[in-house]
Amino acid sequence: MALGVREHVADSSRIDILRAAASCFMERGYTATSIDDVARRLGATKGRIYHHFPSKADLFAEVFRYGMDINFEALAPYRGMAGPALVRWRRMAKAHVLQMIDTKPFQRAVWLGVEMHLRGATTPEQRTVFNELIAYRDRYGAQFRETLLQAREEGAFRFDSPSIASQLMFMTLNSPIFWYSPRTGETRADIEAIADQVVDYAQGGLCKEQGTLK
Amino acid sequence: MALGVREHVADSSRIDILRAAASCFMERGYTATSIDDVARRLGATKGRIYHHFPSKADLFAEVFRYGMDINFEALAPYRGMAGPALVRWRRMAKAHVLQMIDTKPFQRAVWLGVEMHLRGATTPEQRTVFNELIAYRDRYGAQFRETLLQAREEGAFRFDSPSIASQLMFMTLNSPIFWYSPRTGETRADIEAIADQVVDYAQGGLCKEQGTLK
DNA sequence: TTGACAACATACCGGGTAGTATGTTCATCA
DNA sequence: TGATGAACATACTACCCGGTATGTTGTCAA
Repeated sequence: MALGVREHVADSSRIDILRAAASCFMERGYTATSIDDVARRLGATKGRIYHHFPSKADLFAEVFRYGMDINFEALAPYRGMAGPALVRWRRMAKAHVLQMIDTKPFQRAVWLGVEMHLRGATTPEQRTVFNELIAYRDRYGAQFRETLLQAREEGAFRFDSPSIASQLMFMTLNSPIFWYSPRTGETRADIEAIADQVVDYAQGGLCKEQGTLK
Repeated sequence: MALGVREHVADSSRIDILRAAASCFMERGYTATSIDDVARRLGATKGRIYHHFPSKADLFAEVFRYGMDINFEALAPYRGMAGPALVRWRRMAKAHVLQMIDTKPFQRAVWLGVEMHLRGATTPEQRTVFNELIAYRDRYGAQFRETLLQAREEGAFRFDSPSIASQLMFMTLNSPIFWYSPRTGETRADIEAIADQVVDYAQGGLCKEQGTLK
């Protein structure tokens, strides 16, 4: 506690690095991003980064972890929420979409991390760290899948394969990280309207009724 | 014509390189893929690749172009198709999804190319080549958007922002390039069933009617 | 005041990679 | 049949990047 100020300064510096790294990873991908790139964005040099993170892979992992941390926080208010599953699902979905918009660089990094893990582009040691992060991410996804199945039982959703439905749903809810970019003079209400459109689309897709047109 | 055989052999070798390159780009991304990686996958050396393509960027561009070429071919049967726009849309959408599944490596490369272009990760000279390819891809997307708007006029679809609707639709229809992978013993009918689920989801999302639940 | 340490910056090294320059082989054609 | 060039393989270079080893500076506790 006596060193509270010092620690706070150090933590702030760490988070600045994470933010810069997330933006770089978003703009150029993992491999194409050099440590010097991240340092340059900070107006600093490699020394600063390697003082806080042992390696590039570790830096990336921390960006991933931070991104998932704030995702869990955004979803926390709806854990164990009473009432119809569909209502809870809508609240969760909108919170998720807004999160994608508000913290795009970190969410792109999470996406990158999942991709890298799927194609096994990691060394055996990094593998254990990655496995933990992927498990972390799966726990997050499980909250949605659970609500999804519950809503189906309550008759609000009707889909065949839960796994495909889940993939399509996440694809929709995550998609703003690829196509959203802020407009000049955009208000918070505008952003919420976009989020609502995304959630509506997903909801419509999850209670398909047609399919009779061959 | 006298050299038809020779040309055919050369073309075949070229396409083999394109296929290997597409797979490598899919598995490791653009930057992390080395020319030696592609050569190794072919059981060859760099010489073979640089004999057919002047640079790594050009190789990638040709993979992109080939991917779009076969996309246009897959959609050709439905150009100017008569009848309701919704029916045409469903045919086009299903053809697109099947194409994503059948030629995944090339489609992932196209995705990569669009991402690279969006973040301007190209040299000025490559820029003109890329601009052409992106325009090529936009022409492809325009076929869908046109049908989309027509279907809305006919009352089959109802969405607010055409641009967001288009983004969400393509996100859905493209998504198999990220999550689909062939199962052992999978029949063509199984694949078509998956494609139908994807198309149904997109259709449901495009004619949302709810949204009254806040 | 002083030593000690955190928080960086600077200088450097080794491995990997895009691209090139130069063989080598084999089919084709005059 | 000999020459020519396509279709590669081999050998090499220059450069970039991850990582390390070593300064330098400001701050805080004693």
